[in-house]
Amino acid sequence: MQFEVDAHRADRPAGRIRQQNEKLILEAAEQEFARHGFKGTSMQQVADRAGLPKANIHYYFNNKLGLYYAVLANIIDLWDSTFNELSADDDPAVVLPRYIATKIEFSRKYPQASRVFAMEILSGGPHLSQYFQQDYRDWFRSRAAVFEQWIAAGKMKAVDPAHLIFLLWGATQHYADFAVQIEAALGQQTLAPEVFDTATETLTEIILTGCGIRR
Amino acid sequence: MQFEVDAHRADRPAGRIRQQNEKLILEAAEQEFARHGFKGTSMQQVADRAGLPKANIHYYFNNKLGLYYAVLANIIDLWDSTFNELSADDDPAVVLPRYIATKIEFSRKYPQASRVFAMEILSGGPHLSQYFQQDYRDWFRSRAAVFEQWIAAGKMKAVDPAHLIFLLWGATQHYADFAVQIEAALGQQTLAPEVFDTATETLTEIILTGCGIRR
DNA sequence: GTCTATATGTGGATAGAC
DNA sequence: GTCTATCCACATATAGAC
Repeated sequence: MQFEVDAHRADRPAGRIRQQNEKLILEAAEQEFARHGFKGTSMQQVADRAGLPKANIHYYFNNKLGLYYAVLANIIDLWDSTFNELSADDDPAVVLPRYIATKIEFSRKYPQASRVFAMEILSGGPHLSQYFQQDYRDWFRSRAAVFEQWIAAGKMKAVDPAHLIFLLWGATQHYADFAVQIEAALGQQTLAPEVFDTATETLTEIILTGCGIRR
Repeated sequence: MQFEVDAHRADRPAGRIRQQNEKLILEAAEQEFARHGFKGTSMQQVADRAGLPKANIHYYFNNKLGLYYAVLANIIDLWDSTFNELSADDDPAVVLPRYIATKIEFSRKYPQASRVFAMEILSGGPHLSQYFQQDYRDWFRSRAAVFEQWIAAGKMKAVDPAHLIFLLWGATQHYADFAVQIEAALGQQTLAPEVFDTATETLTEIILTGCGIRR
């Protein structure tokens, strides 16, 4: 799962100042893109948040699309790393709880990243077309195959692997993407750490029991 | 759970032509807001999709915000109706599968509505502040109380009710909001009806077993 | 009720002084 | 490398003819 993007970034030597400013801009851009999506975000907003003149954003990233791709690439890198760790040799009773905990931890630590990705998908994923290629389907099938082997080995009940994966994704990312609604429901201004802990416990309990891994 | 909005809509008599055009505009607006969010959507796009001149949109809905509130209000009406049907007297083994099926059916029939709501939440919910008031928290607690009574009555295992609700929401809405990713993973251009059927079965099986309602 | 024309602001992007 | 000034396209919104 690669996501080529450097073509859109300005091609200049990478000095100290450059690295520092790029980081500043990328963080500001992630915030803005998470709230307003690609079309809804203005370069001026990004510049204001980064504390730099608008022209500097264009100096470091050729254009708005280049900036957006750079933000997306960071997120995808972050994403793919975890899910590839599951293997058929593992015991699902050990690695599934770990996976759920990791995903919830992502929602806690990088909510903005999760939201940028969610916004892009909601928009129809026009900037992820090369990411969602045949390769992606193959990758997904190989991940689903792990669950099939666990089922064949009697390590878990025969549930549809694809939909189990969607359940894992949907339930965990919900804590980042819908944080505002959860905050309103629980009457908290920002989600307390315990919320994420209880979420992990509850999800783990229900899913592992539901898949016949625990009883 | 009320969501007052008529103040933002143009206040004129409701003739036949008006009703027809308003419906046309609201449907077009829902499509556009679902893809680009509030800030990212232009009145021109809405007008083009509705097949009307831009000025007519302003004639029927005073301004962009009024149009957006009208779209949001439709969605919220649709939303609240289902979840209120769960009651402590019911048998969760009967009504929970029905609730899951209804929510998945919503994702199938009204994906755009789900996405407009998701976009709004991702944006920080600035236009739902009056909806996410104290009332909302009280409403949520009363819904969670139903699960607590089921637990007290020995009808299900003691899982955290709030997080069970978030699981139900997150897992079901995922099929509308992340349809593009699911399509890519399954190698389908648009999700086949069987996908939603299998989703319902799999979710029902895992969650009911996970909650000790089935074994 | 409908639609053209337009007023006024903000969008992305760049030229060019420093 | 940095930032002001500016170009031009497009945004929301409205005036006013029909």
